Amino acid sequence: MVKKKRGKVTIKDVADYVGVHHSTVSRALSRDKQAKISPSVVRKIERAAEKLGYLPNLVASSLKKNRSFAIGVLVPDLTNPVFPPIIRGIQNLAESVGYTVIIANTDDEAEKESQALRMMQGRLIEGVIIATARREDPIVDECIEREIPIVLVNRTVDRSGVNAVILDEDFAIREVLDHLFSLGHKHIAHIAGPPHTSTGYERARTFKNYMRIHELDASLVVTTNKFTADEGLRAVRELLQVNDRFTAVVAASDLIALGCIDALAEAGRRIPDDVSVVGGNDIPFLSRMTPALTTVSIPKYEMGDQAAKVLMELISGKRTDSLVMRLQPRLVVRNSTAPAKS
Amino acid sequence: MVKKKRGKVTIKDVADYVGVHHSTVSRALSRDKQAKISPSVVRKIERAAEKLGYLPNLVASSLKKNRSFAIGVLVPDLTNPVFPPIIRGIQNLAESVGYTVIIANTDDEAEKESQALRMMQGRLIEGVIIATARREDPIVDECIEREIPIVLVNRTVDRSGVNAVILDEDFAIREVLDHLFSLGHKHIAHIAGPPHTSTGYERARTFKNYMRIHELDASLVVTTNKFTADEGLRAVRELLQVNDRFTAVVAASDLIALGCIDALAEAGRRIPDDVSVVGGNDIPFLSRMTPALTTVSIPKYEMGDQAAKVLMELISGKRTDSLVMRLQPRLVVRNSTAPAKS
DNA sequence: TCTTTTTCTGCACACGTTTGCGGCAACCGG
DNA sequence: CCGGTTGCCGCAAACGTGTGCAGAAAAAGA
Repeated sequence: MVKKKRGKVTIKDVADYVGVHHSTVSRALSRDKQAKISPSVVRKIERAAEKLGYLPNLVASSLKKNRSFAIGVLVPDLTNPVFPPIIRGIQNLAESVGYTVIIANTDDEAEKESQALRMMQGRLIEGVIIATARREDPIVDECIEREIPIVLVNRTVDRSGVNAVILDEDFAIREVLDHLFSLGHKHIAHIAGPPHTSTGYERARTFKNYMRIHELDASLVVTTNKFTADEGLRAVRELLQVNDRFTAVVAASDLIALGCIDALAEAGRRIPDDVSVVGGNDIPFLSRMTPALTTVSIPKYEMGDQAAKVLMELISGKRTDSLVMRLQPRLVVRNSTAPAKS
Repeated sequence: MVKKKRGKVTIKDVADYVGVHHSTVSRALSRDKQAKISPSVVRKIERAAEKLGYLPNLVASSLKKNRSFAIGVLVPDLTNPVFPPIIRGIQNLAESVGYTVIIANTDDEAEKESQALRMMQGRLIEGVIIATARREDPIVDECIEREIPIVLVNRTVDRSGVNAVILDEDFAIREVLDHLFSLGHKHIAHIAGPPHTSTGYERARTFKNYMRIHELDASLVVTTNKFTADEGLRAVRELLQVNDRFTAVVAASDLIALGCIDALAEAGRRIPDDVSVVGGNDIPFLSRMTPALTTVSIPKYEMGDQAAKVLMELISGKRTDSLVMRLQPRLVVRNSTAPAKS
């Protein structure tokens, strides 16, 4: 282990050690099919690199090749249990093809989003996966304008032509409602997610449509501003002021459902005896609460995995057309839903 | 908005636009106190940069300055709810001083750890925060040998001289035991964490010591291999084979506690009526399960924040001595503990 | 043996930025 | 009017790697 004075071992050091030009080392180390380096020299270089403890300088490489082998990911908040599995899906795939992922939390603030994007562009990321999209989103527009490969995950935008890996939200709500119908529920409320998000909007729309198809009252919809328990709490409190004859509430997300449950408990309603509650995205450990939350399970890891896969295809140029991939959610019936009180 | 052909705007483009040398632009844009650039030129350059949409190329800057303004973070698994708050603590502080953080999941596999470290070194990270430390950890040794600024978080190593932001584990266990003692428990079991981790080891050691001080049987200790529910399940099953006279079990972590609860339920023990259970790190939503888990709350966000703060001091050279910061955990009594059955 | 082709490796420049150095002008004091 | 100081800016060389080009050496063909 020869140690350079206080610094990294460069390609030149191993070149000097072997007695060749540093460009030869570069070619030998980057298994280039074009560049024919004699096997014996390659071997010598590899052994020297190993011996000297050479580590390729990704920064220099990025600068020269104008590729960073890095992608960016924008999430609202890492501590929201929905996102870690998505991120792992992204990371595992990205790492398997030699890419590094840079994660930024935006807290749903436009300023932080554009700041994060600037930072990522400065680091020459080759593409972004965005989990923070609003239905009209300047960040998404900016990426497209700057021709940064982009894939949306979980949420999408209204404009077309943007790659997205999302859920079949219609299917999710219909499954939930069919389940409630089968239990005899007729007065059903919906605590909707923020209408500026595709998930919040689509679920609310499907809720209303599907209720009307079954000739039921579709007016019991309260909108939240964020996918949080606090908002769910507030919404149900408001709802109870106006109408308290519902026997079931379908929440746009599990966190919102938690708030709903608290508000109903406040009002002395028992779950599921008096009111059934359904969540929306199956975050961990809620299967262990009492009553265990009935919810719709979404393939979080797979969403991340697929999104990363699509992004890699965009980056490599293997895909040029835009696509929207809709993954299938799955209703998970637990103990927070029960037959309607007659 | 003048657009360069298909590429980024560089410092040279704005230099040409203004009619100055690109080095002048560099100096003007990096508010350098030394470099005196006339205010009028600075203004012209700033306006031109804005107009052309110039974004500094961090990669080129990193190469030249041999500083990347990035740090690395090693965690076992992002989907373990302990880590996201720690990471947010790190990120928020790092971003506030202009640093980017690169996160790697290691799944507690040595191979992935060293692979991640190599990648990070290639990207010229200026320091690392490690949440994966084992008591004897080659990765930690390697960082020290290569003189990479390093801070451990949550777990530490046996060797001294390594910066660490950890918990007062002794205090945590004593609080838990005092609580159980006050409820009249005398036959207490401990489901210990992996003994190769400092947290697992220290808690088990303190458990035994403190039990002996109170002249109680300290032999009911079962060791797990990972901080998971599965391991907790397995451990308690084993324990029940050997001895089933305990009235309380203190788990090394909340996930382990979940496994304990399942095993006890399997054996027909009710919680807390028959057996009290205490968790170890207060992960979210477990306050909503039934019974709500009594546990010890740890300042996750603050641990991340402090670790990042220390790392920044190391990087800037403001701190040269090594330090171990021990943060205080806090016992949270909920419903999974009750007076011992007499 | 000489020419032609193939195989390999060195040379030098480039990527975008930073920075020591030196020079030109303007300014001040004498 | 001149020497010296100061303020401002251009020049060029780096940082470590990648790559087109050319040329030397070796192999092949005649």
